Amino acid sequence: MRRTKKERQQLLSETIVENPFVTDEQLATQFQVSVQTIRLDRMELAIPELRERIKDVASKTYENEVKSLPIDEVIGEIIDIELDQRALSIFDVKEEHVFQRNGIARGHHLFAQANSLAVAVINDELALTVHANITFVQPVHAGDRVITKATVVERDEVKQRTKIEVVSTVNGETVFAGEFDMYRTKG
Amino acid sequence: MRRTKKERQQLLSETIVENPFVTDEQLATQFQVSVQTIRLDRMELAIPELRERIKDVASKTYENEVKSLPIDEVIGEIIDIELDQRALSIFDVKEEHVFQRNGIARGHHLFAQANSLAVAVINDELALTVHANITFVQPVHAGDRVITKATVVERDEVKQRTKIEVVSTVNGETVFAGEFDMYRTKG
DNA sequence: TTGTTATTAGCACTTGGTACTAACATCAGT
DNA sequence: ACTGATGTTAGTACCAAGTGCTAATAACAA
Repeated sequence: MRRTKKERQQLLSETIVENPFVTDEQLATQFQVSVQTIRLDRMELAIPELRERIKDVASKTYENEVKSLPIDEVIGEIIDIELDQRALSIFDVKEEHVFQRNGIARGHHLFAQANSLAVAVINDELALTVHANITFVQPVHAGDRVITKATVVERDEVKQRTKIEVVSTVNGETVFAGEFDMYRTKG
Repeated sequence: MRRTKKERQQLLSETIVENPFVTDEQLATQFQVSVQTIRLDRMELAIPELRERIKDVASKTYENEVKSLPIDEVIGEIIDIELDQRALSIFDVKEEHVFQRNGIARGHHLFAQANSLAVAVINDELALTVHANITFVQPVHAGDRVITKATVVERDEVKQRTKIEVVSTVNGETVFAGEFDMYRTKG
């Protein structure tokens, strides 16, 4: 045995999770065992055959097509909202959001969270950012949990504008602040 | 013939686009023709077999998983740059960048392009956005090609600040403008 | 030595096809 | 009515990537 059965099965699981498009034959070559052994392994691990795996991936896309887009509309997770008044969202900064060089979050992610919260708080189908004045007060790092609060401070129904103040904090400290001028269709 | 060949093939295309998981046999039943006819139809229409269709759907998910997460790396393609002076980038707005509801590009994508260009133009390892004053002049839609120009307008070596003006245009018309205040380590 | 577990081999069968050949059916034009 | 083009159906051999099953062999431990 090149490896123990357990080891092989562990690696097998990982390999298939990583790349569901791999055939039993490819796996057999990779692990230097027979195709039959791979099949037995899949049985024991209750891993479906290639075609089923691919179908699963594909059908999940089809489900997600309806679900993931609306979720995507907001950067960060909204945890509280009172339309036309205030809203609160959380955004966990991960490795993929920071500059590799210095580990500091890229500005546009903080902006994205703030901006989408500003859009979300407005009780209207159409809300667009017209103007924004923003300040990056302190650098944010991977692992930080950014809590962002948007507050509607002014509403001009004639001009169809709404002014929103947004403040983002990490551990109570302000890291980002901005004033957003939003346009809306319904006054 | 229940329908003409053309009609059937038209419906066939639509059916498969709508539900790529349908087999030739199901299609044959649905259109009251033989499986062979369906196969010939697929040939003429260059529609791949079920398994290939499913694989396509599945692999697109896998591509997207890599593509959709990086709202991070370089937003837009930098086509010209003179460090500490000016830079130019192009960003093609696609379906995934706009609000489903109204087809207008979400503000943070335009901001992201402008912001990363501002970061890129600075000849320094560490460049951070401190403050930004931005205006979304006109809505941008899917299919638009946004050309963004960043120009360094002021540099304070003592305060380690650099002021950059950014203007984004679509077909020569300004759609976004901003002033970015950047911090840098090397004066 | 015997028993257990692990591995390999081989065969028949399945799905959803491809590739190819051949037989018909239908209708249009002359 | 005959010919030809087009459309449809049938049938065969073959393929990939399996399942399900039986049987042989290897490795090791008690």
